[in-house]
Amino acid sequence: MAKTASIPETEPKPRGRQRSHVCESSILSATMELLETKCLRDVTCDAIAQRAGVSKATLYKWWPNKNLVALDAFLSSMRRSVPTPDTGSALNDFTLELESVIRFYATPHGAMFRQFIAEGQSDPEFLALFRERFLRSRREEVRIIWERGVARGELREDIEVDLALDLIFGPMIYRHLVGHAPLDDLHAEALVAVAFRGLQKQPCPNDSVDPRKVPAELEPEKRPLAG
Amino acid sequence: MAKTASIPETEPKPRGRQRSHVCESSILSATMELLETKCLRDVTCDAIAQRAGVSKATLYKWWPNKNLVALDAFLSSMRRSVPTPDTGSALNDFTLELESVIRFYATPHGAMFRQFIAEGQSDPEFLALFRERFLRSRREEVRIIWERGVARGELREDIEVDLALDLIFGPMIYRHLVGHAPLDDLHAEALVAVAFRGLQKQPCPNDSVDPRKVPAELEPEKRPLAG
Amino acid sequence: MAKTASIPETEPKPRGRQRSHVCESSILSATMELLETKCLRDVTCDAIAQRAGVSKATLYKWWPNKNLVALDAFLSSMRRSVPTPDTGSALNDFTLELESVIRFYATPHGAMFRQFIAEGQSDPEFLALFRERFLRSRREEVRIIWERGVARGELREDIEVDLALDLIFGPMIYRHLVGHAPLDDLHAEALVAVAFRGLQKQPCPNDSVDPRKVPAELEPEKRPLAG
Amino acid sequence: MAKTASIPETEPKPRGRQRSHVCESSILSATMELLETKCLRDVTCDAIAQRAGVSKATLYKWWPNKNLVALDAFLSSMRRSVPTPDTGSALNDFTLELESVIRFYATPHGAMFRQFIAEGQSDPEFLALFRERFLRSRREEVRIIWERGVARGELREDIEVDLALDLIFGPMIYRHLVGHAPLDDLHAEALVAVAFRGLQKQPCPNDSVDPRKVPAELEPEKRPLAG
DNA sequence: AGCTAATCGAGACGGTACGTCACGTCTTAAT
DNA sequence: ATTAAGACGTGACGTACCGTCTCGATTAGCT
Repeated sequence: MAKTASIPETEPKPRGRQRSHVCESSILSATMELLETKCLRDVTCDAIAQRAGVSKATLYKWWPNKNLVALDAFLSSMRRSVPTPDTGSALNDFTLELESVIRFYATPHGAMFRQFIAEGQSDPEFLALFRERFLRSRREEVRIIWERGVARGELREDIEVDLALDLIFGPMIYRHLVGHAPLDDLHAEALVAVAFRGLQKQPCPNDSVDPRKVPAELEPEKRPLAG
Repeated sequence: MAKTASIPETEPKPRGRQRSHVCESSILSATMELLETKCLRDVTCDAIAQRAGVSKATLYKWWPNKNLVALDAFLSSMRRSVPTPDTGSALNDFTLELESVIRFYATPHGAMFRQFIAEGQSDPEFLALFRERFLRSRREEVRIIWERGVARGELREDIEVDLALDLIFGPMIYRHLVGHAPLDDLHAEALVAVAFRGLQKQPCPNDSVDPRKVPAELEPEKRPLAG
Repeated sequence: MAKTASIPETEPKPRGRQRSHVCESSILSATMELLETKCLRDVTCDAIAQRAGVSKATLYKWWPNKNLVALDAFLSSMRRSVPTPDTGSALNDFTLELESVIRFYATPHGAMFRQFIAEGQSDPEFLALFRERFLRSRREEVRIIWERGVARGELREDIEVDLALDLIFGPMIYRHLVGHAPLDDLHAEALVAVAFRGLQKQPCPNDSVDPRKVPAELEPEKRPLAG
Repeated sequence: MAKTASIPETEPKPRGRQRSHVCESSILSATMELLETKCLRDVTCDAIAQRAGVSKATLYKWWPNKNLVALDAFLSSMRRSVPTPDTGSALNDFTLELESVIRFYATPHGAMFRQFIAEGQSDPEFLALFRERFLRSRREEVRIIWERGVARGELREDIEVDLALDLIFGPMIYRHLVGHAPLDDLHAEALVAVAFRGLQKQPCPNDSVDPRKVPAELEPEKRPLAG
């Protein structure tokens, strides 16, 4: 677990030498600089410490490992909150937002995002932290777009927000992680457009519930495959 | 780059001692066994070799690193092809397929899938190989569902297949990689249902409406954020 | 090249954790212990490190290879200087000294001596170091015997010291390296006795000059052979 | 233990394919060629086999290890026996012989000689073989010089031959192995001269230096490896 | 002013895995 | 039966990064 990475200033100062702010910020910026060049996997704690002009012990004193250093560096360099678009149209807002996401992925920050997910696959605790500290707030913001749309009657209110958001952002992120198909503004538009047909209030005329005759469920021994 | 991992049997046998099938398969199965216990990151080549009763040199002779060993192990233990569902309804087929994917993710194979993507984030060459050797054939199969749907007139023919597939599977995979929301058959159904409203032929009446007054494009210096 | 193998103690201490004396000495003594059992060729760095309870990295940090570890171990366990004999007679002194050498060769140290020379045949740099760090000081000491003898008028002053020393010690060492003839105190005495007839001042009465008729120089294409 | 390295031709031919002479000689010459470049330690069996265009198995079929291959290569390329000098004077003969030895050490063969001794330090069996197969015959030849000298009354008959030979050749070889002092014809002369004062029947009062023309000194760069 | 913590730099250390190399054995098909 | 080709197990190599630790040196609040 990460200790307090941000320096609290309120409490009664403890005895002794105070924690150096210079120290913290130079570690964070050294980390960001290194991550411009190499991927998180290839950035070593030694390198961070050396570049920051800081001893490794200091680094380990405040962070348990380099992933969390990187996460803090990521967060602190993303502080400036971006206003979620509010054009009066949810379709519009999401399209703009999705284009933002795509542009984001082209930045070093985008690469970090992917690598956080990657690291998370072998460190669930870190993944949880990543979700809490970064993803949650992001989703809160786009959730607002959704809710405005619902309030305006543009969007179906019978759909879970999480499902809706995943439907909109999931394909992009999947594509970015795996790289099996191109990503640009055109694709963003197309994707939102199609997704919205499912999310918008105006129902398709014959959206009659499927009369599907479910065949005997897939025999269990048949090995399921990934999409 | 991986050398020939599978042993070809057709050509005129080369001089000298033949490559040992025992050797290869014991490496692969040792790898699978280890991956039941620990994640790919934590499985070492030493451990694989030892467990397989094989020398490390032999392992390195045929695979450049453990990721590719794991990929081969993964592939060879997935050989049994699963018939893609064909119920006569694309909606049905995709729902079934998606449920399969979800069940797949709960297996060790699913975990491997995620870790391949994770490893791919710091090894693009490997990611490419993963796409070619595994993902492509999977997508070919589900593409058939799509095309059948289009042929039957159930699905819009003006939508890129890749986009459609990502719309259906992307959200699931994203969710599984990040773990921010639950995954079960119910969600699968809901997801396909919603996605299908966008993909089906019968368009929503006023899908054409796009009165969006795009506000001045997001100022470029505003940092785009992830969804 | 070996870095400083001995730990200097005088200067102002450098920053940071100090080099561990325990570490160094346990490496050296582990090395000596292993060399009691097996020859230098068969002692591995892994074994030294393990026996010393030290990480291999630490070993490699201070020594470039096992030969230099062994040399240091050898030197530090030979620290006790052996008093060069001083009986008033050079003949006597050298005889005593030679017997010492022979006895020395029967010890593990003697075996190490031979193996240093052996290793030196494929590593000239190491051989040079061996000469500088060990042999030189040894020869300085016996050189004193020689010079005392010259001063006393017992020995010819027109003979190069190095030649004299090699005449006295070379045969022994050759014999020990190759093992073609026995070595004991008797042989030591005989050898010094004979050698001394050539080195002593008092010439034998009739030193009839050789009337040798030099044959034409050896035809160059005739291959010269070893003795 | 080395099997028969030389091919016997007398017996009734065994069944099957006959041993290839080409094979043997190409191994030997490949070995010699490689030893011109690198020291015995650094010549690998793989390299010998590859250069000889021969399989490693063939090599190991006839020799137990590369040292013995090298020894055979050495011997077979030294076949041409050199007539021991016979000038009528033992002093002269030994001086000539010693000069030969020194020249020999400057050749690749000389380097091999040293490396055989080096290898012998960790492989006593090999050392023994080296003594038997090479050294012994060499010593037999110089022993003849000694015995002629004794017969002629030039040399003391109360001295063990081995001791005499070691007194003459030991210093040179020691010097060559360790490289602590220079070696040239002048030193050879001086050394024999001094040694002879101890070995001759009537020791000579004035060691007048002989006026022989010293053969052009061997170019220094021809001295391979240590020493 | 001195005392007492806490922090910081430097960097040594044990541990573990890496990927490579040479050895000597073994297997196979061809000669 | 011998050969060329070459796969294989063994085991050491020297390197790299991890996270811990031990040193003084520095700094600041507290006595």
